[in-house]
Amino acid sequence: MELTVAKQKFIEAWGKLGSEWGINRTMAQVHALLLVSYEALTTEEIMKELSISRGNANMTLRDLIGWGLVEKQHKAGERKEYFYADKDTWNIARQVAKERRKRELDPVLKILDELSNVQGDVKDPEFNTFSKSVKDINKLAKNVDKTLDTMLKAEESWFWGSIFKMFK
Amino acid sequence: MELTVAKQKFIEAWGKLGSEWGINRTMAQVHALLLVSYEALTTEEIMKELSISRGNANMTLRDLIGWGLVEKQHKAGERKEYFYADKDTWNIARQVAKERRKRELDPVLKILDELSNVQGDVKDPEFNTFSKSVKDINKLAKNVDKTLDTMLKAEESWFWGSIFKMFK
DNA sequence: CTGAATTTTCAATAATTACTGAAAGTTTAA
DNA sequence: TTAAACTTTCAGTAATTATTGAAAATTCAG
Repeated sequence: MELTVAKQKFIEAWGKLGSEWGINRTMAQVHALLLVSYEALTTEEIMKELSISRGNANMTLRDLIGWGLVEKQHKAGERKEYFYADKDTWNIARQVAKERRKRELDPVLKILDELSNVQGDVKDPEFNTFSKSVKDINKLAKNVDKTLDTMLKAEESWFWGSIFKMFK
Repeated sequence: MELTVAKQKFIEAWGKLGSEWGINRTMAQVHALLLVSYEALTTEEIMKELSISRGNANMTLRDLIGWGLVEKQHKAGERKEYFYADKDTWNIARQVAKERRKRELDPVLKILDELSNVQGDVKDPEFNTFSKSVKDINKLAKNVDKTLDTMLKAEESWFWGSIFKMFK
């Protein structure tokens, strides 16, 4: 397979995976493109490579920067901005986990905590079912939260080392 | 807070979380409704509770059954079908992990394996960047895959027990 | 300053995804 | 059988989400 074709396949696959996990397809594709690019790219180059508009490229890049996955670079004597993606997959995974936890898990945990404290008639099976489900999900969500916390603080080798011990 | 209001909040929160993670909002809401219902519900009841159409309810329920999260029940002497959700959060988590792995992670792993084997000019930094990124992501994805595998086989207590050892 | 290069914004539009509702299909009690 | 009860399907439509492109804003070399 030729490098150009391979890159395209990678960009396509990454875009698809992203869209299945609630990440805008274009954003995932721009990220993928930068991941496999040795040099930082200009907006112009990204637009051309992925056939997207200037506006789209600009907003997508801003989002990627907001997610901590991409950074701007400036080259001496040039007006144009260049964009470069962190290539360390462990950093990428942590960054994504961190952002999604903040944006999505935290708000849900807050609501679950509230709902865990709803009082009601312990003789009412409807109340008991509600109460138990909410408390169980809350517990699970908190476990996930703690695990993410460990992951965010961990060195890659230490984290996966710990995971692997589970297999023995 | 009243039980009815609390249920609504729960359904809303679960629906939002689902939609942020690539699961159709209605599907997540129907699941949430069944999770907090003591008794199995009919299509009619679900339609009314969530203000959705018969067609939508029917397709959503079929999907939930396909995900292994809901099952049909029949009551003696009744024509209607009743729907009941497994309330065990560990089962739910495993079921979701299992399905998403099969539907999304596996296909990507297949592509990454292919792309990991792309040959090229080791003097070309573009090729090297591509190759390294793909291989690194492949490695990460495989780690995730193995972890999911363990999780799928695990008893809840054993799994979280192992996770918690990471903290000490 | 000036104005060309570049980036940003956002209303309009396109593309995608989800939902409805009525018709067709199926099941079962009598 | 028959027909009422119930379920399924899917073309049409609605709602949501993503993208464009051109105008406005910004930047900076001269």
